[in-house]
Amino acid sequence: MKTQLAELLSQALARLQAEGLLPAGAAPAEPALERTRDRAHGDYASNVALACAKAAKRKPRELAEALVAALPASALIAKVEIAGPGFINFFLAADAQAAVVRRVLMQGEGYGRSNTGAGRKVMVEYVSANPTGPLHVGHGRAAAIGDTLARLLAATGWEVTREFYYNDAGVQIANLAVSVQARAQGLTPESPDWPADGYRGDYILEVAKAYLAGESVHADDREVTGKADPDDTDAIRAFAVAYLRREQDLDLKAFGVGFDRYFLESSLYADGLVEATVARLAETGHSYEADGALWLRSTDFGDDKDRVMRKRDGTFTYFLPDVAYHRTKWERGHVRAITELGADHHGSLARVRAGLQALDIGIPAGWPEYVLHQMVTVMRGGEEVKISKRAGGYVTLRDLIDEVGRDATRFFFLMRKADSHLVFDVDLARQQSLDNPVYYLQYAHARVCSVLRQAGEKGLDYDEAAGFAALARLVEPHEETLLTLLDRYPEVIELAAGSDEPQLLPAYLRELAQAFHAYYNAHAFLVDDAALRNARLALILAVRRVLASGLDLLGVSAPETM
RNA sequence: GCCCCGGUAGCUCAGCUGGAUAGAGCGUCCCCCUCCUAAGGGGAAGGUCGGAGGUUCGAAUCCUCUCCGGGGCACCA
Repeated sequence: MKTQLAELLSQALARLQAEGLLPAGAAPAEPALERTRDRAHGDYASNVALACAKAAKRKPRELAEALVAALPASALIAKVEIAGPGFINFFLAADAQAAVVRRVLMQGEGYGRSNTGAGRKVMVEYVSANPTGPLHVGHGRAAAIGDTLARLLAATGWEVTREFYYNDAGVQIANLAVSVQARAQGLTPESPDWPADGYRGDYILEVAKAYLAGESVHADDREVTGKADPDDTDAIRAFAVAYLRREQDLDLKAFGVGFDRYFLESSLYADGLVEATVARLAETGHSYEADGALWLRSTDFGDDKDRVMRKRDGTFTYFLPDVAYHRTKWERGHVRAITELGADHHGSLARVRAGLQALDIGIPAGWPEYVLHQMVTVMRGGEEVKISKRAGGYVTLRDLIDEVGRDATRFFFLMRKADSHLVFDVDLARQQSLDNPVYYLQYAHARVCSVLRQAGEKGLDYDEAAGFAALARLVEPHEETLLTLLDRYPEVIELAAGSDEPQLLPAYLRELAQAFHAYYNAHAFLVDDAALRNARLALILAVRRVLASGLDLLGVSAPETM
């Protein structure tokens, strides 16, 4: 629709240029055309007359009039108006607008999908929590954002790989091991002998007990069985990592979030990729030795200071494996890579990108894309909740899912753009009422289902062919609003997927549900006039289809009854 | 000190990447079911878009400066 209108405008511009009214080169290749916010301004508007007025040395309104006169005739357009300082407003013909209903219902689950990605590979890395404790609410936000981004990308034709990267051997893991060991030896966090930076949560005790009891846990590609020996640090470490990885997996599963692969930092060492990356950086001349350490001259690529890659003690900083890991993403053919992290990691972006540039293997400067989410504050009864009984200092994802359910948890995490701090109101998320946006949306879906059931009970079964034939009857303002919204859905998906902004989808769905509820109140659907009835049923079925599609992308269920 | 992210209605936040009179939900006030789910809808009140300059025909949006809040500036992750 939009492209067709743009084509008409381009033709008009070309005609004016041919007539000498507009200097060559003054017209944009793609004339700006956007949806109007106000229905009084038609369906689409162009500011091209305003934009070209200066170059044409004519008044914007005068130029607009010439453009409208030069516009080829089209069955799509009911009328064209010039308004304000020189906007050209297009009003679509009613049947052209209503055709979206047929498109939605004919395409079914395919409506809203596109092939923008053309099968190219994109990697989405998210959560990537270290296996040192239960997932917290920040990880939940990451999981929801990453999962929906992945779904959006798949819906726009990308071949998506989802990965969870974790450190299974570093300082944090050593700390985990000594913490579990301390518990296995009967110490408590209050004890004077408790490790200085030990993890204090109750879950450490659970891990220790399971280890001593000889339980077996399965996580990722391995099965680990606990030993009774509280002195075997290596055995404790392996067991604790597996135990917590399994727990995180169960939390993610409860949240409906999955991954194609769990990538272990240790595998980078085992496969020689860390050493290979060091060698490559030496080869390109971007590293140097100083003070007994090996440095990356990341200042060559915009970082504000050089960074240590290999410490004086011979071990690597976290950042080198990070570069090696991202290198594998590139070498595995991902032309786009999205790394979803907490905003507290933003300091690492510049140096990882610098490291990738320093490899000099053709990675584009802005690769990978980063999506950083800000903090989550959990509120209950008007007060901030900070403590989880099991985890100690933070609220776990599991706490939230258990308390408010998966649908509300996911929806609330996706409502706000990642850049904004998120206040998670537990009381609101729990409410099964209109105040709760997720119920509001689900109710709209259930309401359409209910109308269809009613129709069946009254013997007024929906006749699709009759509905399609009567689409031109959909001329009420409420109906026009819905038609426009349905038409916008593919654009919303495209924009959300292309700019890494999943929050656009909940906002759109709310608008759609709102318009549907208003329509419901204003007009009866099950009217005696069969043609009109079927046209209206076709419309609300199309609304249901888009609601179901959008909710699915959010990972939220679309119930048939509430 | 430097870097990143926020600052929009009483509260929580949108604002389609520069357009027309700045929006929604909640909260407050008024109204709407003999009718497909009132788990809904309609309306009213509520704004110096943190502030000051600048660019532009046109700025919440872009630039500069500045104030407030959060985060980051490790041979931790």
